Amino acid sequence: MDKLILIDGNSVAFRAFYGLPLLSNQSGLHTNAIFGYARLLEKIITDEKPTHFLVAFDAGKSTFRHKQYEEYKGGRQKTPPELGEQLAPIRRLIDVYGIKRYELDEYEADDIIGTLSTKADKEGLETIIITGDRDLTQLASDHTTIYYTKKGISDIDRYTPAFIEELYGLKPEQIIDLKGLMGDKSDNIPGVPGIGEKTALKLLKEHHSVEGVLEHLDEVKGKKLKENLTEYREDALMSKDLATIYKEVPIDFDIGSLKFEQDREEDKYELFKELEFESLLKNMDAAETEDKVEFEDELVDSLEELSGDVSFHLEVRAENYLVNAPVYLAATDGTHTFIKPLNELESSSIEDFLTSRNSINVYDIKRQMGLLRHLDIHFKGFDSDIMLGSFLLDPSKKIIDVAETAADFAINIDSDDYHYGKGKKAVTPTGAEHEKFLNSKVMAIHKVREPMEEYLRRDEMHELWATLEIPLAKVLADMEYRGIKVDASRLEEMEKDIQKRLDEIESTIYEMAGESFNINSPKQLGHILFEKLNLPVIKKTKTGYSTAVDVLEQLQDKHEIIEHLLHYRTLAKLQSTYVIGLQGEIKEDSKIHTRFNQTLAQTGRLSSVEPNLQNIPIRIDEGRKIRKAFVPKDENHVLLALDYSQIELRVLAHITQDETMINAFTSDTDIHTKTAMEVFKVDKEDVTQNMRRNAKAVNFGIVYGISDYGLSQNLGITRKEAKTFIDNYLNSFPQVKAFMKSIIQDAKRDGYVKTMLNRRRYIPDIHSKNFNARSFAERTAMNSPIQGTAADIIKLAMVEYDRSEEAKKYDAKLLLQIHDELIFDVPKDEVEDFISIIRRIMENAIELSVPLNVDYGYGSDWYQVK
DNA sequence: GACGCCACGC
DNA sequence: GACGTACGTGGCGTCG
Repeated sequence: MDKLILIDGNSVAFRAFYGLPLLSNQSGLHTNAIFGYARLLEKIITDEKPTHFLVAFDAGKSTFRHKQYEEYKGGRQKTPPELGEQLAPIRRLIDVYGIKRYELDEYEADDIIGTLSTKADKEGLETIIITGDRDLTQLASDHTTIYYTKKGISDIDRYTPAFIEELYGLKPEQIIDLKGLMGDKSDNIPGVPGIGEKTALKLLKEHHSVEGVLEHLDEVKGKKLKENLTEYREDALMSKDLATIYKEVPIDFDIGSLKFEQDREEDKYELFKELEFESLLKNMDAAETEDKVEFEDELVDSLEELSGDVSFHLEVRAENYLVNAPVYLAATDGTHTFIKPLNELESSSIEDFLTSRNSINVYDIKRQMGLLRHLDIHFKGFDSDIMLGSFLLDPSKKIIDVAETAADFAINIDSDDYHYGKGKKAVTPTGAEHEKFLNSKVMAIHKVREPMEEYLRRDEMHELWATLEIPLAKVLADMEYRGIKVDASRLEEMEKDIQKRLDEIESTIYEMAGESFNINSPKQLGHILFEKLNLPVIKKTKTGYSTAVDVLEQLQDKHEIIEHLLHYRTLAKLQSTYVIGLQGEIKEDSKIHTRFNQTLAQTGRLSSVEPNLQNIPIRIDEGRKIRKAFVPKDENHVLLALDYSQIELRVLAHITQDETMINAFTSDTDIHTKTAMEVFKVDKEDVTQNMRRNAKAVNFGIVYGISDYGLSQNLGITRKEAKTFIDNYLNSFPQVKAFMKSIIQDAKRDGYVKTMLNRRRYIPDIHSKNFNARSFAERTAMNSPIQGTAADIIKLAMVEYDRSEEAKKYDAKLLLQIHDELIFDVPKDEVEDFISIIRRIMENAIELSVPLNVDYGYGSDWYQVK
């Protein structure tokens, strides 16, 4: 879960200053506050592991509160010069820690923090506010804790709502009432004379707020107290107002931009040196050296000196291994390691090495196979892949590089980003340092294998790893390398045609708008629609007016410009993403070679990049025509597409053993009609088109785990109606309802849910107190086993197809996988025979309580496949 | 370069 | 009753 730290910059500086004796460095700069600050930051970073971080400062002298009350913060003692000179270095310190800073004229740090913590609360982040000012405790909530630094800086009280309740018997939001009554000397807030903490708490216990107390003055005991409250009622109200943190500061950034990354270690080191922070420098040195493992392998001059099980690694910095050749080879058996630039090696020696090994472990088989192809080596013998293992152990962990995976096994090596640099700092390392890096990398790959396999066994996923994901990686490697042929001339033609139409629509739109503007800019379009043409605002986004399709559709009868905009949108998307985008992806061989990501989608699905061939248009004919550009290898071949019919719902029927649903699939009734019959309690003949449409949407919702809100959006109905649909659905399929309940229980008990093949997905938010986070977690728990099992099944089919001797008799080639669909290139004269083979493989990939049904179509291009 | 909006598929 | 609501990739505009 994301964790946001907000520091009240000034108050913490004060605390640090007064908490430590005066120190200074050789050049005479006082450093005690800076040092205290640094220690606090160190502690927070280690203990809390924040993902987002901000230090807010008070800006100038005047704030909106001074306008309300001139004496605000009056009488406050001046900042001592010994502290004043440390404020600028503190800002530098914050910068080198990679922490964002912010201040805004007219507002205090409190208000910035209040605005952000409220925002963070809504977005479901956990927030910690660090301050030396008790005022901020009013911000405590279920997700926001205030760390109040008492004397010095290491002594911290943690203000949660429960702590405040215990301390004062108040809710966090009543802190301002407390201040209203008792005032605050340090901020020169008057309060009511004669009222201190005790009296204020007593009054608030009975009347809850300043206003409550003032309304019930007659019930207040004590003559003087009553008099003072009457006389100073305005002061009380104003004091409360002054103490109230303003939560709507016009902040011009998102919490996302506060992402915390310690990426300035060198600058930090320099600053510590300058400030003479010896202990912190030592810490940094220690982190640098002690953490990094020293491997005790020995470099050898020949691959043949390696014996037993080995780990193998081809290195190239570039992401796309299909177009970039490897530059270095590293291989190890754990004691002997071989490292060489590839230009000093013969392909044949590498191939000999690979084919003579019993067991070869790598990080990312598919990538290694792709890189080997540059050396004309087609080797399929890898039998261990720690990247795939890491993904299975926890799919939510981002797969970044070897260092990231190895760190989970207490092996710390330099990350790729660190070694190669990022962005402008990118370097091309060579020589001994680079070889040392590669040595650590291949050793880390090697060392991780054994413990990882143990974890996989412990979690019952070793089989999934060894017999599904690893073989699949090899199938995918072949598909990526093979590519799919694209007829560029068809795209060029479409481009001209669409451009002409776009130009026409564009002039029409400009004419109707009365001016020209960038239609692709939601900002400019919003201005035209909602300010110039005064159309009603349906929806707003964080940054302005929403101009999304559903909004435009609602405006359709309000102005004729809308239909042109909608058409423009459709065509512009086709043109930029597909017609032009795809042309740029065609390689020398007239093919497009997508890459599949096997370790990204949480459910176990694949994804596809550069380009994404899993989202080529199909629903609208205009877009579907893009598919005409995808063609078989020659005129004697066809493209064949086979897709599982309703695979997720069949999986659901199997997992839940719901009789009604099993019957529907066994008797081959249309499942949406059947669902409508059950949900609306009507006979088959009486199912209207609308009923079926609604039933289909509910089924869709079940499969994708959408909420009642999502369903209401899909169907254009109210959330309440959507909820009724879902409730009726669950009552019609009682075993499904029971499953949904029990899977949530499973998730709570185990912390994860799993697919039929034991693929896990951890659901930490299932325990969240945040309704949103928890609801989402529950839907994830319900949906992941279904979608994940469907993903497992098609993967099984792909691996089974790859193994099938019978299928090998045909010259059919697997080209693409699109979640529930496989696309092949097949010789025309083999297609019917091949279909019967591949259908059997797909339909029998797994045995369920309902049949798996595979539909198919083939044609002379992808568009003709229907 | 990062982020937001929008749109495409399953 | 509020909350902000399937996943993924990519193009474009905007801002720094």
